[in-house]
Amino acid sequence: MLQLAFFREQKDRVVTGLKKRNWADDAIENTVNTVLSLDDKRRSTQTELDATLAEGKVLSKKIGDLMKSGNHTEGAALKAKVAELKEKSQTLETQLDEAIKSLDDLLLSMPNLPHDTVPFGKSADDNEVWFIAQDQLPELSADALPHWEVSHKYPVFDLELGVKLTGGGFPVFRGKGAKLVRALIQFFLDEAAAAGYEEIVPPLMVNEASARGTGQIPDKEGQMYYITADDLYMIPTAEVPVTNILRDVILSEKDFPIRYCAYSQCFRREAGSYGAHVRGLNRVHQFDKVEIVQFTHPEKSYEALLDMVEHVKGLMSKLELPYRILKLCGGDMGNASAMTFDFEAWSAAQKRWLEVSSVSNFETFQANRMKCRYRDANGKTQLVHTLNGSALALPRIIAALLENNQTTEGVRIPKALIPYTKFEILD
RNA sequence: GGAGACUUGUCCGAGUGGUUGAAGGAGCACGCCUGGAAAGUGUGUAUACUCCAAAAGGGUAUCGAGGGUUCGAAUCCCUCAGUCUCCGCCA
Repeated sequence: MLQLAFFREQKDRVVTGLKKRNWADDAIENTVNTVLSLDDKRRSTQTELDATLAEGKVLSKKIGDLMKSGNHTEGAALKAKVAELKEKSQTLETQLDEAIKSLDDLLLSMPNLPHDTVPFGKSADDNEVWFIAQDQLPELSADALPHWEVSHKYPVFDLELGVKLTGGGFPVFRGKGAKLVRALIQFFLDEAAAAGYEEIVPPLMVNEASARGTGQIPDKEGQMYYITADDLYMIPTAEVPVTNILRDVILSEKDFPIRYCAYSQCFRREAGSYGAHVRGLNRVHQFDKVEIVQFTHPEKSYEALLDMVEHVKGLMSKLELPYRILKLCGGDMGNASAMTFDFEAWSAAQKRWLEVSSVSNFETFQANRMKCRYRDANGKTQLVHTLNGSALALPRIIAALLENNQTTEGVRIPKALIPYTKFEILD
């Protein structure tokens, strides 16, 4: 959620940011003006309400004194006056609540402002290719199989079985495929631990406050599985529970940096997805992911972002996967992000780039929703910056491994993973 | 799931209708004391919104959450959530 102070003190920044989000000029002007006028309304109402309540408090005390000294006539007269004030304050309170609600709704529905260096653009086509790991992409022979066919040849995952047990998009990993899943998780967690991230095992369901804190609600409500009986959401990523660990917490500067990592299964409804791009493991409803999360001092967050990007680069190269990094344009970034780098692995048989990681700096956007703050040198509370990244999401990594590493004997396991899989060839 | 007890500030803990944002203690911060430390001692120690150009200083709200009764609620009533104990069920 954008800070109100931005609208009051840095209006230009808001306007530029929303332009980068491809908002129309008149929509921007409209929204900014609405925010400012709602804020004015809120403040003036608050002032009037406070004064009314203060007057009532003084009179109530007086009534008490009068009653004690036996002066019931005057006391009764004052009661009538207080009743009047009460009616007035109730009206004002309703108005105040309405103003706050409208303001909150508006602010909650607004995206974060992209960083100055984020490129303008409308869609994924406008993303900037920021880094390419290899000059040459690997060429497979003409009869190379897409991963879902590799998985028919060797037992890795079974989608039909998932349909039987649950429905489409719930793969069942088995045999060496299941071991590969477990190996990747273990490998990613070990790497994160070595980089100084504290490991968390989070709940897989969260309450509404948590979903709101990281920005899933109200923006991406339809993306989450929702348990109506208990009013809980299945997490779409460990980011949600892990970031909310510090919801409503005031840190001190010496607590920085805070690094958490977590393995979790992730649940996404992916409503409306269809076609060849969702075949096999390209897009599923339940998948495994190791997430890294950082809370930083506002001045250090971009340093931390690059640090996280380096961490993910290390994972990709240890997995020996060809990849590139995109710096997302304003039109393709998630609502909550101020800057996002997407990692894409080359899937050689599909001849496609598959997104395997997204590393973002949210600046104060999530912290403002969550009220995650720190006390600065002057003792003032300030919002922290939050960041997170996938390190990494498994299904597309497995897809790329199956396709890129297929041989006549089976699928070659990258060297760094062998200690975890305890086999060199998946066959 | 059933029955009961409970939920106050960083923590412990007082407080059953009227200057209670909240006694007392601990912790923490700064100072005094000390050769240094401990002990002792002094001061300070919530958050949000708001008024003021700003500072200083005001105001309002907050005693699990929300609502109600009352001139006035941490204190009374209702709803919800959570914690603990016993019973039931269970990996």
